[in-house]
Amino acid sequence: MRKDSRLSRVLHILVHLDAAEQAATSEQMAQMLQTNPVVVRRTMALLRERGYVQSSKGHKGGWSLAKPLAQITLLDIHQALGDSSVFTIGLTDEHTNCPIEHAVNAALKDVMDEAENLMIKRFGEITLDVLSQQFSKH
Amino acid sequence: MRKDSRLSRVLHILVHLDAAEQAATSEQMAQMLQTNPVVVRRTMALLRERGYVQSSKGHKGGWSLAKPLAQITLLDIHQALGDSSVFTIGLTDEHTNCPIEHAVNAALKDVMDEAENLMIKRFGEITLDVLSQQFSKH
DNA sequence: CCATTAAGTAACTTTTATTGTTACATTAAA
DNA sequence: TTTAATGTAACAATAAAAGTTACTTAATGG
Repeated sequence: MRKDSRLSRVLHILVHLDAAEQAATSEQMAQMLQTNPVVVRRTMALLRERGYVQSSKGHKGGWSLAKPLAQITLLDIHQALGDSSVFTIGLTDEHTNCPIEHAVNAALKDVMDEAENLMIKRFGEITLDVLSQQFSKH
Repeated sequence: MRKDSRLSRVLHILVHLDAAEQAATSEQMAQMLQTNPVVVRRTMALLRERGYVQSSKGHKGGWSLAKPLAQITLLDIHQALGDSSVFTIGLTDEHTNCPIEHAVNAALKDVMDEAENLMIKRFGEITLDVLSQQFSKH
């Protein structure tokens, strides 16, 4: 199943940004992630909308943090990237009048909701400065 | 993100099979799921390998349960379909020597593992006869 | 004030795994 | 021996993310 690696990638960028002295360009980040500047802008734009980063155009322009890492959680970034479900398991709703399908989907949904809620809770407990400190230890 | 709806679909089939008097053909199941008989065979073959269903060729052939629903859990079926990760969130491992990437991925992996373990635990607790009873109530 | 450097963005292409399809072989029952 | 079913290989269609191109806008420095 295809994976969405935007969360992992953008977190990587944010921790680097924190360590950087000046704004980083999309071009630089793209090289770091072995991708394309436009892809970087697309993803970073979602974080800017929520006020986690800021961008400036022109000479000496680029991206920088708009908030300290200690004030951003994994959940914040996860949500900024869009709220599509985190599971590869999909429910079918082809026959909305089939009671068996209802029972099956209800059972699966219960479990998935519980697991997603746990994940969201944990993500909300982890701020990005912790990640930064973790790597500094080495 | 693309969803894998095989679990939901195949559970639907299994509960129907339990209620059925005789073997059901791939063709019939395909119509039920609005899909193709070959797709049905592909998925059902994975369950047969684990001994949850059996198939017979020729006249009056088709698929039937090889075990009572009470002896099959959601987890059994989930695992029979393959053990690919249940999350749409992917980790990048482009720079295996970047300590920041390591810290980011470790944090994400911890949380995802915890959530997946919870899901697996719950799936293991639910047998398919429960789904069958649930729908019979209505 | 103009050249350069950067982001913003729309439109399009590529990629890749699932899903769907076709075609044919095999098997079993009537 | 015909018919109805699965088994399976090979190929096509689909869809979403990721990548790319091309152009616009904006800000800085000389």
